[in-house]
This record gives sequence, C-alpha cells and structure tokens, in this order.
Amino acid sequence: MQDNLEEILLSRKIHPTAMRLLVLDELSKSESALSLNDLEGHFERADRVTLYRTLKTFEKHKLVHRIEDGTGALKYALCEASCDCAPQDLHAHFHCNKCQSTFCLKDYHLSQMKTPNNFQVEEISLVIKGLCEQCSHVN
Amino acid sequence: MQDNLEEILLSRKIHPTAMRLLVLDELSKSESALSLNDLEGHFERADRVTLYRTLKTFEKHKLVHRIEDGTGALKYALCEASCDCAPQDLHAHFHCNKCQSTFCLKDYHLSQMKTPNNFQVEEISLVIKGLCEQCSHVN
DNA sequence: CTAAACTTTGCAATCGCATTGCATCCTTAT
DNA sequence: ATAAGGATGCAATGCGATTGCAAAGTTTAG
Ligand SMILES: [Mn+2]
Ligand SMILES: [Mn+2]
Ligand SMILES: [Zn+2]
Ligand SMILES: [Zn+2]
Repeated sequence: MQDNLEEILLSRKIHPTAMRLLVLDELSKSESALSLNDLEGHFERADRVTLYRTLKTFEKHKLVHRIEDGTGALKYALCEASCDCAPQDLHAHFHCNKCQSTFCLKDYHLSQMKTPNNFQVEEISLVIKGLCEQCSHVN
Repeated sequence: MQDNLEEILLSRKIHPTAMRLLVLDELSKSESALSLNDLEGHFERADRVTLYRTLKTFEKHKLVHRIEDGTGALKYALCEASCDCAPQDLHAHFHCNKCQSTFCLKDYHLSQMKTPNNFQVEEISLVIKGLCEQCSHVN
C-alpha cells in the first residue's frame, strides 16, 4: 500500500480512512473490475455494508466508475487520474463469459460513437462479451 | 389478439397455450421492451412465475431477446421474424432516463462494430441512455 | 376410450445483490 | 473537554430472479 494512495483520495476530496485506503489499494492492484462480493473476499475482516458505502463514496467522487456487465452484480473499476466521468471519458468494457472477469477497454472510447439523432444522449454503455485473451488460449 | 399469433409460436416450436398467446399479444402490441413487472401489470389474473417461465421459454426459442438496460430488471422485446439472435441480428437499445422506457434500435446493427482483436467476441450489448423523443420534447 | 407420460401452471419458498435504519465509535472543530 | 459531523457495524428490508413441488391440463401408447 503506497503512500500516495492517500493523495489520490485527497485529490478527489475523499477523507482517507483506513478502510478506504485498503479498498483503494485493492482496486488499484486489480487487473479487472471488482464487485462488492469480490471485494469482500479480499478482506476477511470487513463489513459488507462498509465496503458498499466505500464504493458509493468513491463513485460519487468519481474515483471509480460502475460497470453493468449483465451478471447481476455491479462491478467497479478505478477511473484514470484525468477522468471526470464526462462523455469523453467513457469507454467500453469486456466481460469474459468463462472466467467472469470484466475489464476496462480504456482505449475504446465511446465519445465518437454515432448515436440516433432523435434521442438526446446522456450516457452510453457498451459491454462486449466473449472469451478473454487468457481463456481463449486455454482450451 | 389475431389468429396468426398462434402461427408465430408454432414457427418457433412453442406450444401455443392460452397464456403464451396472451403474452405474445402484449409483447407485439408494446412499443417498448417489457419487464416481468410490466407484463404482470398488464394481466390481473396471471401468476408471476408463469409469466417468468413464459418469457424464458420465448427466449430459449428466440422469439424474444433480453435487454440489460441497467435498471436492475431485465427487459424483453420480440425478435423480428427473421431473427436468429445471431451476431448479425444484434442491435443497440435505447433507455429513456425520464420515462424509463427501453426501445430497440432495430436499424442500429452491431455486427459491423469494431472489436478488440485480442478477445473472442460472442455478444455485444450497447445501451444508449438519455431522453427519448417524447420526453425531450415535453419540457 | 383409458391410463400412463409429459407439459404447463400456481403457490410457497429461497437466493443474491442492493439498500436503509439505527446505534456506536471516531475524528474534527469550537 | 465537548459538541457536531462523519464513518462503521449490525440487523433488517426490498426487489428481482429462480427453484421445488404438487395440481391441472394435454398428449400418446395400448
Ligand atoms: Mn472502465
Ligand atoms: Mn431489441
Ligand atoms: Zn476469461
Ligand atoms: Zn422517455
């Protein structure tokens, strides 16, 4: 757990408590997006609701973004430092049907996506599902 | 309830029971995708689980497709006659944040969408959210 | 035609994830 | 030191999805 985790929280105006530092640490170490359950699994000692509220706080302050990958459980991933969750920050996500991991496709921006002109667009959610690199190699 | 609803069910190898004909009728009359709750609201007399299983049956036989619009409740919409739910049949959906309706954007095909080449794509879910035509006019 | 076999339906129950209420503990500001 | 506000823990609830099981309906073999 690096010391700059605290700075990250402060930069988002989030009071750095022990729990929040731990959760941020987990999120930053994870390759894939985490559900509340995933997170709970990483700490033996933490209350589920506290973790839930931690994620909510992070989300409100745009430290993380939520991903609806259709599995029933919301996933969360760290936003990049520059991210404001504005339309130009949106990107696609990939969900592996085998290992159940969900990844940010940070380079797959959604801002330039064509949209129907009779609707007023506020958000776009693009989830691609299939086999991730790992799972498509292993047979 | 037209007589050809029965033929539609038969063409998908679904045994046409009274309940199924009624559900198909509701689905075909609806402009927007329906959740189980929506459907339940349209029938005073029907059991929730029967409706649930009816939708499952329809889905299995590709009469309807499911839409995960991020509202927590799955929505279902009739497939077009030619639809096989194969990749080339996939289309985007629009969810109105005001009236909560979810629509099929049947002309917005997803088959030619560019996808990351290190993943093996099986499905794509594109949900655009904002204000529908109606709701953006009314102010 | 009838009995067995299979399918559909209804009702009760359960599950998983999200969310809230409230009391307690901590931290910060007066 | 104390009051105020925020964070945490625990219990409870909400809600949508799903299952088990028995009753009712339908199809098929004999
Ligand atoms: Mn992401
Ligand atoms: Mn559709
Ligand atoms: Zn995988
Ligand atoms: Zn609308």
